[in-house]
Amino acid sequence: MFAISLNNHSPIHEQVAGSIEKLILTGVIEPDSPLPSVRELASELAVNPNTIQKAYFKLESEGITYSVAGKGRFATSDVNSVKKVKIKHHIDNISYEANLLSELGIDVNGILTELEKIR
Amino acid sequence: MFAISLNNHSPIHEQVAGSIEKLILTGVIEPDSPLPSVRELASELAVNPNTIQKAYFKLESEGITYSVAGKGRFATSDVNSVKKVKIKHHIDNISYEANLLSELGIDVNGILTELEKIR
Amino acid sequence: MFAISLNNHSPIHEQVAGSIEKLILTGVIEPDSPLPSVRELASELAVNPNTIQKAYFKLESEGITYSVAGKGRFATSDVNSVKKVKIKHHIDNISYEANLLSELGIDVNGILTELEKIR
Amino acid sequence: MFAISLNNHSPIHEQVAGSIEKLILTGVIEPDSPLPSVRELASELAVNPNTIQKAYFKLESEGITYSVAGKGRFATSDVNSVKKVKIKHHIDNISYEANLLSELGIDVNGILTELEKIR
DNA sequence: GTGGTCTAGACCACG
DNA sequence: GTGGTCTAGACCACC
Repeated sequence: MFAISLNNHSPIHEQVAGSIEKLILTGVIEPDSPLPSVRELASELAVNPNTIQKAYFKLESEGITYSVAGKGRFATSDVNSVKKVKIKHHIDNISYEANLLSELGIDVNGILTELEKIR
Repeated sequence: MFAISLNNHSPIHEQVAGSIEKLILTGVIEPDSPLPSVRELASELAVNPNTIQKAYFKLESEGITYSVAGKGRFATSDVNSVKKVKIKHHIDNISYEANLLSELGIDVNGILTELEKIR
Repeated sequence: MFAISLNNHSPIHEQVAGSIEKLILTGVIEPDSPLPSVRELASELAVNPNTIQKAYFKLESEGITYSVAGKGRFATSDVNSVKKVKIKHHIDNISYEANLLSELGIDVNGILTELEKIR
Repeated sequence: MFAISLNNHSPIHEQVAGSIEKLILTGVIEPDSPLPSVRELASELAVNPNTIQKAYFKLESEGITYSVAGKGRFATSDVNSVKKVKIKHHIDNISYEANLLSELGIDVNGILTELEKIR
């Protein structure tokens, strides 16, 4: 499904959450389709089930997945609203980096007008 | 000189290093001019001297400052070469974020061509 | 008859019990009229028969339904006394939430006097 | 500071989070003042440190607290914006319960107009 | 000392 | 079987 790296500074649960989030937002995992169970994914990635649960919790608090006790965990049916939030986030990041560039004396007006087109 | 924020997830030594770096790269602190001593800056910011040490160590390892035994610590004389590295770093970051946007289905060609102009 | 939602944190047996309860209390299902059998309702809603059993058990313990051996399960003949209990329950809930609001510094006297009129 | 109940159906970490949240939103714990450390509170309440951390995580994700590695955990400096969210939540709950009452044939217009005054 | 991450177990409610 | 909660430990970065 995807791989995690242990010699990476970002915690495992973030790596897992990020990977699954990407699969859902890009449509590889379809809306309302089931995700691997906590135990299943834990054994596949050879990590502790608690670590997977922490990853799934983060996704759930962001509205990307939902869980049904005794049934399993599923991708959100409303991918688009989540996507919008994510897009805004990345645009903000670019805008932030562009500001740092401008502090270093670089002209970033071109970038900023491009961002406005997207926003 | 500058302020640090505790209600921020980035470690204090990174905030200190970042602030001093900015002052040097933007020319507020001039090349070859002396920096405040560890003890001085630590008491001014009301943080642990070890934290300042760590910040200065990072700046030195990046070539932004240099130290002279018995004299103190100074801003690099070659600001420009450091600046170039920094600019490249921010451009890479924007490029990275733009890729994430494009994974979400956003057209980022405008941004990328703007980046090419700068690079 | 009614629908259940899986993308909901409340257990299915509670959703089923709640839906049937509402149908009975609002008179859509008339007093002493028969309810669908466990197997029938389970297949209609595509859930496990055990889940329906649990829902019916809860309704019976609350006096909303009664069962006759060999005949089936029926809506209570005395809807009104059940209704009063439910009304009291909701008023208590509102009163509880109003208290929380008042703890946050909101004036809820208007709401409380309205509740007294109903009670 | 406060007590938790083990023979309660709500999980311990929710009880802890709820109690602390209340203390902060009502001003008993002042903005930017330190909260008990994970280990300290865990031993005081005789529960596992992980359980306390889960409670603190919830508060942090809701913007009610913030943490500084190596320094401790603090109440948010902006209590009001959190408070507004909470107030809206309770008003929504009352509105929801009022709808259930109206489904049972009770006139709830008085309550709803009172809610409008607050909103 | 602090918070953050992770492991290896256990027990519960739900279906 | 599933997710949710909890315990009892360990190790790390930060200050």
